[in-house]
Amino acid sequence: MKRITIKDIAREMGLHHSTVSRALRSRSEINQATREKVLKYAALKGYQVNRNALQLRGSGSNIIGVIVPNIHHSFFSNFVSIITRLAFEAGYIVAVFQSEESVEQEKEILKSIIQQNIAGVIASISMETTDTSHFQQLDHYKIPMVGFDRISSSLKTSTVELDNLSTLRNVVTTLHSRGYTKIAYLSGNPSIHLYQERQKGYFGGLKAIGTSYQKCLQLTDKFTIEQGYHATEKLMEAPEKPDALIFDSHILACGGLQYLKKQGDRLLENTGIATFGGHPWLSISAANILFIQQPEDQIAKATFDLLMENIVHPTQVKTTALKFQATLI
Amino acid sequence: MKRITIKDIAREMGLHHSTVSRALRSRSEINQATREKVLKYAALKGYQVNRNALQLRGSGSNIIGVIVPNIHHSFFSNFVSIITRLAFEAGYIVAVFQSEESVEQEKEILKSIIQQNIAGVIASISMETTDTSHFQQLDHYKIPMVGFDRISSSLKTSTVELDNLSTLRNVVTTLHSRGYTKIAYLSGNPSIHLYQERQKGYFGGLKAIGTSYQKCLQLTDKFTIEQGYHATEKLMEAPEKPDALIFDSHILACGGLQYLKKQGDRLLENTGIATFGGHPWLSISAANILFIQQPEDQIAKATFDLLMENIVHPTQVKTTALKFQATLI
DNA sequence: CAACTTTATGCACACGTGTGCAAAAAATGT
DNA sequence: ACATTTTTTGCACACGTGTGCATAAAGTTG
Repeated sequence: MKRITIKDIAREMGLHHSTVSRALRSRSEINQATREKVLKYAALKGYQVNRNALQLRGSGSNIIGVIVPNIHHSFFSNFVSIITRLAFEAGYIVAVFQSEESVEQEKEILKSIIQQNIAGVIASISMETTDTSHFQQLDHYKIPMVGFDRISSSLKTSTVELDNLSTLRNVVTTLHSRGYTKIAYLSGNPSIHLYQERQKGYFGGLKAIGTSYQKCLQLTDKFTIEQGYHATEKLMEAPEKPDALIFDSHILACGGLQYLKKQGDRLLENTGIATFGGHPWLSISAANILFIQQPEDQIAKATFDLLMENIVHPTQVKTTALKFQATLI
Repeated sequence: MKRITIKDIAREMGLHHSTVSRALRSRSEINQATREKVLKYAALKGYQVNRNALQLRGSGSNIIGVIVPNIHHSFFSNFVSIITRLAFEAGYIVAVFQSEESVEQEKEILKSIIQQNIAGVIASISMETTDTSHFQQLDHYKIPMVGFDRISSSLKTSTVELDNLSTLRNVVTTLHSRGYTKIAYLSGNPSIHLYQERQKGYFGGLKAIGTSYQKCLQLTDKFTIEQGYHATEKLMEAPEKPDALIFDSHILACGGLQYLKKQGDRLLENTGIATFGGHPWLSISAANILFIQQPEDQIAKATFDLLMENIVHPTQVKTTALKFQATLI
């Protein structure tokens, strides 16, 4: 059976398709009696509008593109989940794209986004991305974009992120107040703004507590459990080993804790741990963990609202930059 | 700046748009010289095809819809991640929909899917869904669908799932071989085929090891950590308490382990634990856990391949039902 | 009841693309 | 050089929808 169209209804009811269109859309300009008849008949036949025709004609698209490195990461999956819910409530659907930390993939994604006539984009850029010029195609097609989490100063879009600097600063001082003095940090690639800020915060925190010990490992590849394991191993076997570890991701933390557990000797219990994400899974571990909790709901909501603002009012391109505070628990 | 179209190129090159179209698509029927000229000019101008026009005209859609209860669950996020990757490689993009375990939401999603002219659907139905008739609209619009994980026998689509019966059976016998005799099971709503099968497997396993002890708690709501906590509490405070627990989800397991850890008295170490998912997060815990690992890659790949088969050859509607074996580690 | 105003419907077009068909151009054969 | 075949291009239409404009119908006023 073929799809039922506005023209089918028109023919079967002895009307013109424009009349049917008006009956379904406008509420003036149309006889109330025929309107109701059409609505009834359309409902009966299970008519559903063809969005492709709508979009082709010029009504905006209702697809929002979300670009994340990979959706199989609880921070991003949670984020996408919330965005998807908000979008659906607002009458939009969400197309997910995974850059897999590759610029080439990112370029392909943008091509696809343009071909699909996507209404707006929410993106967290890949680790590999230093040149962000491919995102600027969006400008040309007037597709609004909001960056979140992994943002770049070279892109002058609205952005939403954690206040990474002050967060790391607080983590260090909090660990210090719990009695730890040799605080090491497993971080990411400083070419990414986010990690750069966090590292600044880390060093700022160390300065604030007045310690000379510092150990910041910069992992430039994609985070894996193995990486966390080996990086922790490396840190703990160094001449002056730390008594507390800060992980930039629960994935790294997982590897790190595996190492500590394996070493035995109450190393797991006696080492201070702080990590982004991972709560509540890690809370079962014997370790005493300081969780750095991002307000993911707020971040997602703010990101979505900013994008909507840009979609609905495409004229004023005020680029807002929002920062949220993390909670340490 | 407006979007550049095939007509723009035609006008600017003094050709007819149909010629440009042929230059971009077909490789016969066109002078190679003009073809190259057009390709070059199109590349220069950054021409991107308008998929809405394509779809309207009748070329199939390139959007695949994936319906899951919620994407913020590692099993589903991993699944969607793999599907998204496979789809993108095949030239498709993925739209994600979350039923949130609600039939009403599911109905809205199907409406949206039909309006969008989606090429095919991959779905895991919601817990609330007993009547699956809303999925049958898809038949009417000739939109192929493949069910996975949460499937229903009333839907005669192709399906991909774990061999749940034999898996649970194996879990029970494995726990028994490790010395546990009083094996309890925290399961889901038996109105869902998946959980029904697992429960059959559980009882089958008990029978095989020849024990009379049986304790199967059926949780009908959405799984939460709190639920896992309280259900475990309830089980462990029962007159004849179990010495091993099987969890149907790592979310329940997390709550359960939290309870066991809190009780102290080496309860965590001495209780046998088996759970779906959650590896490797839970592996840091002191508990000795038997992980029930689904071959998610294979499941996703098989699901995607089946859908593709149905999209490419819409005529033969052979409904395949695939089952995969879990690994216990 | 005629003249005018309001309301309701039909007509035609546009959006961007691909394709069957016809016409034009080029190539081939005699 | 002309007839025939092949290649290349142009034309027109379709896909489903909404809207400006014209026309028809209905309602209002004097």
